[in-house]
Amino acid sequence: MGRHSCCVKQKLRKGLWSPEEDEKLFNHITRFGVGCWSSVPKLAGLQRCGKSCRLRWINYLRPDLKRGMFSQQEEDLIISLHEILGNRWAQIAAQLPGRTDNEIKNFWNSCLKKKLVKQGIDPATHKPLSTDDQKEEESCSKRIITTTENSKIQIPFSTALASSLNDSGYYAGDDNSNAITEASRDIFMTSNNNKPTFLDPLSSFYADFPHQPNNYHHLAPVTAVTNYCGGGFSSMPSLTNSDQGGHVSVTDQFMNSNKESSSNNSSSNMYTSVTGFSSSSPWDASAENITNKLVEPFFQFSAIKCEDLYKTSCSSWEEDQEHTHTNTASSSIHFSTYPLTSLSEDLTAANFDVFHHI
DNA sequence: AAGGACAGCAACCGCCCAACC
DNA sequence: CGGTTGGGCGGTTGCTGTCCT
Repeated sequence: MGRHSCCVKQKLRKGLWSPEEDEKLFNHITRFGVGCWSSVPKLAGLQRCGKSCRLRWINYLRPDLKRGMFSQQEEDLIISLHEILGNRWAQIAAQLPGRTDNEIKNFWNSCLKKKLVKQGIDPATHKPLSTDDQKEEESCSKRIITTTENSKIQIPFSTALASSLNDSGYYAGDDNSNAITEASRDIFMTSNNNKPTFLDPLSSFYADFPHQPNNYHHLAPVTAVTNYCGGGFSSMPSLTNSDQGGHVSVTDQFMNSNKESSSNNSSSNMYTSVTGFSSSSPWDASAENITNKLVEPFFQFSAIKCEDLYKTSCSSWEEDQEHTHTNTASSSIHFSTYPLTSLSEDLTAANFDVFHHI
């Protein structure tokens, strides 16, 4: 037998929360903030255990929760993240602002799993269920990868990444479109002495890019960059297609974001801060964090549409050659994403902290 | 209209781990 | 250094609403 439930031990209320209970908890947290959950029930006048209160707050009462259906973008992101992270719902939820791990878990179990099965994809491995399905899946994957309409394409990150990796998680040239594998996931997960220090692999990493077509290089996460990026991704241009068009610099991107939210004073304030940060190279700004980890300080954003939740940046080796001040002979390709909501009208203090703390 | 099947979702359970004593 | 406690997380349960027969 496991440990007794705290609710059973203390004969506390269980089950659905009443509106009165919600109100008590909400008022208490908004007034005093989140502190010691075990003391919340007593202080808020609730016959609940602390755990129950915490859960209710996190999954339902929190004001920053996003309600309603999952967008296609979110759906793609969840699938991509699940492919790499597995059932690590909390980590997946961390990439979807306003969504809870419970919500995503339920969505996965009730909808996405079935959807993938319908598409002939094993939801556990994200690999085709049969050889017939595999052919279809591969053609679908290639179709997505080669779509480059004005850089507004919606490519699941893992799909794009998968196109560049072989089963060992190494770059394998354009002729390989295997799904991302356990091996490549392990590379992310165990990059630091087999410790789960993998913070935010999808936000930013770089891959040593082969000078020669058959020259395989290891893919390594750049965890430090996550301090800067702090978000997930949902779209990404083809890694092999240099004709993405519409490139804008980081600064331009911030400028554009600000223009779109110029009616919001707080956003303008944020913009001022962000501009100060971004006016020089963002990598310079966080150089002390990444000096030894990131090879090149420059990258370009190919993202255009500001209403998208996330944007992904990708610079090709050629672009780096042209623009960077790299002092290393190594050529590398950078993939990076950032939460665009941080730069638009959805900007919040919490999001801003991501930038501010660099 | 009734009730059985099913889906979606809120909430609980139990384990793990870090912090604290 | 071992025990205790609180918080976090993934798995699971069970309630409720909807659909179907």
